[in-house]
Amino acid sequence: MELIITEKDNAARRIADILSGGTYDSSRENGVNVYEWGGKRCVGLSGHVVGVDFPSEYSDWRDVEPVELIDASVEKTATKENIVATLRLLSRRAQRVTIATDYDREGELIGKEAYDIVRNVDEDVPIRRVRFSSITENEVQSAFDEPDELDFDLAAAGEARQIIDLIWGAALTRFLSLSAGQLGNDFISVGRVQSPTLKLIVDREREIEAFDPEDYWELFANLQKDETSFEAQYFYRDEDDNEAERVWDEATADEVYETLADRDAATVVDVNRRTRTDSPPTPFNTTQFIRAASAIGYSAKRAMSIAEDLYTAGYMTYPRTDNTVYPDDLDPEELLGEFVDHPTLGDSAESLLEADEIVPTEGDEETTDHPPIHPTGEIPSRGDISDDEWEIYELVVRRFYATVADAAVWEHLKVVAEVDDYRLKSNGKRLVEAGYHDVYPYFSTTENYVPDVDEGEELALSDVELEAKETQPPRRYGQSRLIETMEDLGIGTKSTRHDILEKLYDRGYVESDPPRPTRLAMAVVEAAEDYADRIVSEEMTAQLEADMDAIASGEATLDDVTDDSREMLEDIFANLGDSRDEIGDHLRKSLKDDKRLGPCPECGEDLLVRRSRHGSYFIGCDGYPDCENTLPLPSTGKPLILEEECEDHGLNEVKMLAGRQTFVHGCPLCKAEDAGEGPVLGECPDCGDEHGGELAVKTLQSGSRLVGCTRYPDCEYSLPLPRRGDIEVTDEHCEEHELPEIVVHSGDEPWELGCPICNYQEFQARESETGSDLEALEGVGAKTVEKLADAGIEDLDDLTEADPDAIASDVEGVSADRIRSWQAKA
DNA sequence: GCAAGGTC
Repeated sequence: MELIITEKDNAARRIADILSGGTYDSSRENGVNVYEWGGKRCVGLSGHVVGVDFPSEYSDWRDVEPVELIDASVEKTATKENIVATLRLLSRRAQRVTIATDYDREGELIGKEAYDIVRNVDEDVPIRRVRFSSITENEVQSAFDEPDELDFDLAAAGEARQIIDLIWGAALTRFLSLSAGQLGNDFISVGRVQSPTLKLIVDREREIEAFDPEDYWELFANLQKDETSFEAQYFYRDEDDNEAERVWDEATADEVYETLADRDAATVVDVNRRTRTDSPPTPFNTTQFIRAASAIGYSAKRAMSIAEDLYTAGYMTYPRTDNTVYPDDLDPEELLGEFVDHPTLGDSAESLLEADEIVPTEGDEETTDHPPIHPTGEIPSRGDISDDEWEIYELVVRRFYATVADAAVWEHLKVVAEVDDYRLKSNGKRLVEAGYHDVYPYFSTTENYVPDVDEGEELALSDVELEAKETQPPRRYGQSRLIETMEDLGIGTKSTRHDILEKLYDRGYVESDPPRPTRLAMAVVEAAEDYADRIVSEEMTAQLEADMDAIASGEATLDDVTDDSREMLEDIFANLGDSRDEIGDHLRKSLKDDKRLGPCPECGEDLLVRRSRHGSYFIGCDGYPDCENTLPLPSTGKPLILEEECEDHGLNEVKMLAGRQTFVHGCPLCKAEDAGEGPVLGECPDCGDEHGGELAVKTLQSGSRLVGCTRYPDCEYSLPLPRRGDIEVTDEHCEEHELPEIVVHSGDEPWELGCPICNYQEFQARESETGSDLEALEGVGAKTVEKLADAGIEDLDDLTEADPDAIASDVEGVSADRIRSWQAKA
């Protein structure tokens, strides 16, 4: 029996399909899929199934000096025990083992991990390695026809990275955490990738804080030919003979303004017309995909999570790739053909197929790991996936369209007109050939109309305006810009960059979007800059990459590289020794700064955002236990302290971050003072008859509102009200419940909530209509739930127990892969 | 309870 090992289940199944010609059987072993046919078995790992760590005697942070970790041994332990067990079991029965992990450095290391597990069971079984860059019939067949050996040097390069990352990360993380007394969940982390990324954000914030705005002026005017007028802007030649629009001196600006405003015509002195080719974009790699998704409103994390689902379901290729060159065996015409006749994606495909020749664009990066992200040709039905998933799917399809579409052509028209020595310019642009924009509507194609004019022509001049402006500080990095910058600097990988950003949020280093650093983040970066500059610089990765190349080519060994690295860290700890308290004090102070709202009205100490033992947030006084003053916070979301201060109390306002339900809570002290009963609406349906209770609009101390009985707590009848907006009680009454109708004013459109009882009943009805817990799964809509129910799958339990292939054949439009992905999530 | 890298 031959055992074939891949990096992931998906790859295992596709390879089994190719090599068996579709005749494989699948079974499960310890919860791991095994594909079997004609004397062969294929099993997929789940990336790394073993990980590096220190021996257990090093695990108590307080018992071990961080510096001791530098020379501690590093062990490998199984992290996916069921997979390791399955691998052991299958290798016992194997006469030959073939490692078919991804074709990149990390894939080689993952292959080496599998190799070690197999070797442990059987010292003699032949183990070989196959390499292919995409799982297609041709590539896989020829890889298996010409098997190779595992590259132990390349795997060792990856191992060196693991060891160095662990030692540096763990030793410095523990040092900072211990110095500030931050143990448990709130430890203070540093690492080779997260810290340089954090420094990018912190450096930008420093620029913003240090920014000193400068005044300047810009001048605009209208030019007119016949009936058409168009805007022109004043410009001059600066000392480098470049065109400049900003005037830095007010007297000059006034002088230009006076002259222009005084005149009613300008003479055309230059007309420049040129056409520009606007080439179609290159295929999606992970970073460019995240960037495009972010332009249509998806966070990096959300975009990747949706892409992962679409990949698992078989609708698009692997979402983690650096490659921007389609492989030779991608046939664009065939793939376009799959979309012909599709109700919304078909027209574009058909128009593209009309071209004489189809040549896809290529990016600069051609790698061996995976193809660029593109649709597979299996098309989801619109009702099978959520709106968000469809939007991302369509983006991927249309990007593929764009890469095989024609270039667009723009016509630019620049007109320069003169008034005395002053010049005005106007830039027009017109899209002459839409080209790829027709199939890829995500880029702006805004035109700017400037009429045809001739040199020497007189144009009417009017509406001269002088605008006083000031220079703006640089903008914060957005998430996708950060990921691009990380890629440019060579830090992190396609699979980890977005996770690293999430990590910065989790650690309390950044808040909000675009990410803004906390005082803690500033202090961590400062401490690292002072004592361990290497960990916050991208140089560490650059050096590591060079060292890994040396190991891979046999010029250095794993021990050479890790020993050097250990020595460097020893030096850092030697310098760090005496400064522990100083660093700790600074970190602690910054942590407090991040939680401070302002002075306590009762004792003058600081009011801080705190967390109760149950995990809920509240505001407490730093003077506790002497001062027991507290204020409540709403129960949904994570508090973010805003820069705005309340005029009455001098406290910072608070915003509650809760994804789409994020809202500004305001000053917690004002909220507490506003607490109490508002207008009475009518009789309480529960106790009105018997005890005379009445319903009133109430505001709780936490700021949330409801309609409740005036006899609370004797009567607990209550109805929900929205968190945001001003509540207006109208004169209209509900006939059934005799309560006034309510209108909520927030944003542009007032919301007519109506009678609070009717509103609540409608809400409950909606809840029960779509009551199946299957809907909790991402990408499962009401329609799919219905279809599944017809096939006898009514809830999550039914789903997990069912056979994916059987459901797939029963339920139209649901693939076995998607069911497997749901099962995994359930 | 440390990192970063795979993958789910």
